[in-house]
Amino acid sequence: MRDATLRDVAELAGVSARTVSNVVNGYARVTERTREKVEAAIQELGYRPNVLARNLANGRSGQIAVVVPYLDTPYFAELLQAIIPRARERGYNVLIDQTDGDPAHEREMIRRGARAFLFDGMIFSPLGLAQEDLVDSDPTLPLVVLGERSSNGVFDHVGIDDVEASREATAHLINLGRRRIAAIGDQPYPTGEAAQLRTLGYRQAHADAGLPVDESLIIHTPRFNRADGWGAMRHLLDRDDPPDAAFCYSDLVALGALHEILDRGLRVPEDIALIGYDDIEEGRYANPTISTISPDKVAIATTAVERLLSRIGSAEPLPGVEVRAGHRLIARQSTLGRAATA
Amino acid sequence: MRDATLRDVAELAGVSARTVSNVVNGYARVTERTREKVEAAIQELGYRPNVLARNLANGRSGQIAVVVPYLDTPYFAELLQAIIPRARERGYNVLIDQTDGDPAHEREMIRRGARAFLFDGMIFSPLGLAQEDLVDSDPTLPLVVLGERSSNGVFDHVGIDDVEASREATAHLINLGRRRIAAIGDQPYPTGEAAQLRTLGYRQAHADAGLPVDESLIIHTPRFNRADGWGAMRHLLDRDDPPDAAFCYSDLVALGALHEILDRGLRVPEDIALIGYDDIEEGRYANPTISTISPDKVAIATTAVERLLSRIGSAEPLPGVEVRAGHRLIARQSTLGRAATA
DNA sequence: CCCTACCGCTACAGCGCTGCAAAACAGTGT
DNA sequence: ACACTGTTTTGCAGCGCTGTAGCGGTAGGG
Repeated sequence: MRDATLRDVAELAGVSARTVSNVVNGYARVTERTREKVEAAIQELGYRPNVLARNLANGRSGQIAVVVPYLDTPYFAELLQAIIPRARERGYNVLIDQTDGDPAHEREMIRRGARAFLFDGMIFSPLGLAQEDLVDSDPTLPLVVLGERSSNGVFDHVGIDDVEASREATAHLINLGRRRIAAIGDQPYPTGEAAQLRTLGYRQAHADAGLPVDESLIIHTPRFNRADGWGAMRHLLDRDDPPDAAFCYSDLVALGALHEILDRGLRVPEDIALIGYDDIEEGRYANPTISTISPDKVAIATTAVERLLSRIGSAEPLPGVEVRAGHRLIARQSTLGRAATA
Repeated sequence: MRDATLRDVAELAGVSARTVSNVVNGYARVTERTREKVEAAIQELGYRPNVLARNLANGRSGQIAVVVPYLDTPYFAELLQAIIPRARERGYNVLIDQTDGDPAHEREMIRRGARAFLFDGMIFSPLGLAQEDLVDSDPTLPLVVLGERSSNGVFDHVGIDDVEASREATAHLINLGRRRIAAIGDQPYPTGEAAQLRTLGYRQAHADAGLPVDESLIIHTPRFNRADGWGAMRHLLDRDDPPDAAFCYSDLVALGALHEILDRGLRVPEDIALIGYDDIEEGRYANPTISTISPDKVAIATTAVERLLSRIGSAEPLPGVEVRAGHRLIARQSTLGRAATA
């Protein structure tokens, strides 16, 4: 049987369709009596508003897109898990899209190509596109970009202070007496902005301590995943002068590196100390547990949703804002040793 | 400026709106000449079809919902990653929803409550609802349920043969000479169907080998995550007669258990062998690497999408089908030892 | 040379809802 | 009884698209 429409309900309740709409939306003033009649009719017919029609009528889709490179990267999965309920609270559905870091796909998304009108705004974590590519975005698309970037004044950025966080992570290793500290994850090309900020922090920490940086210890990796960390550490351990610590640009990199270190019968942190970045749950269960930089994911998610919704709600385009969420260093076994946590 | 509409394009091209629609959709026969005129007009105006209006007009949303308990559980993240591209190929967007295993939320989703009309069908991985609760689902909702369940003939199920896979996992441990094998993850209540099938396989393997089952080694856990595995293993190791192996109902459980075992200075697999379930990437990087049952996730994703779309496409309700995807046992260090993989 | 067939295109209605403006109603004061 | 105010309810138009029926025109068959 056909689904009941507003008009069906109106007829049964003996009122106009508009009044039913008012009841459904809690709009305007409706007499208690009328409301009851309408609600009874809704019950009886099992009426459910047609979201599609509503969306068309008021020109909004009630959906926001969250675009990330990979869904199975724990950091993004955890972030999404925080974003979804916040969007839902505010009456929005979340449309998730994974780009695999493909620049073409990312570009298509920020231009809203075929999916125009399907979402009212977008939270975007770029991977294949550099800062400068983002200017191609559909200017009418409310956009919040995740990750620290130099502000271009057009859309919002939400991220933690990557340079400072990286400086702290590296300083932590230096304070433990390490002197040959590898940096795993640098990406010296346009799309590697996040990585470059971390390298900058790494250098700052060395400068602060008056230590030189051994450039050969800065390892480039295409991504921030386990395989990259594993490969980088293989490379480092094959050298005559292996490092005594590593600052890894993600926890996954650290976990990959850890795997290789233990495989060779070396000990963490005795032989090599490790610190990661992201504070994913996996790092809390690794053996040893992984020290890390913990970004305030809930704050990032909340802020991103808030900023996006205020952009969507605003008639005039708002100026781009740079938001810094908090972070903290969590020292675990991979730097402090097992004894310290027993 | 207002977005260009079909009518605007029609006017500029000097044809009817319907013709523009035909060009856009590749429908019907259109003269080369007309097509070119229309395409030029589309270019000039930067016209993009309004998906909302299209959806309303033809009564389909072009979206499917994928409902999982947790987005940050690697198994689901990996599965989603496989589902999304397959749906996209077929022209569908994926709307992801996480329920936290909340029965009320799950019930609301299968009844399509407020989000009716927003998706044309649903792939559902239930956690808080038992098989019998699924009959409450909106009968007009094309539904594919993930995980093996007894067929009720109404909707499709896609999953692997849990009993057989569990039997194989347990038999693997038995063949290695283990005799006190714990089973971690049983859930002896209505919503624990998947867990119960695994327990059944565990028992079968024992029966096949003519071995008795020590009921006290079957450990119940509320979920299948790291904390559960960790807690269960704590409990087991505090006993006077700890096990010499454990069949864990998920890789996360195995990783949690592993953490506790290593924390106590015991060795895996020498003291306790471990096998998990799901084959998540994390297990391939753990130390030691985790033996596991590897479900064919790509097959599950592909089949689920295929079945769902054929349900959506069909005028008549199709009978529910039970689909078994493949699985295989992958033996790694946590059962074979490190030497075997060197 | 007429009749049918088919092609390319068009006009109109309608998907189910909401914005808007005006109508109906109720209550108050004169 | 009547104008006046404020509240509740209504009707209509329209969001941008597609389904359906049908238009005129050219082509082929008898």
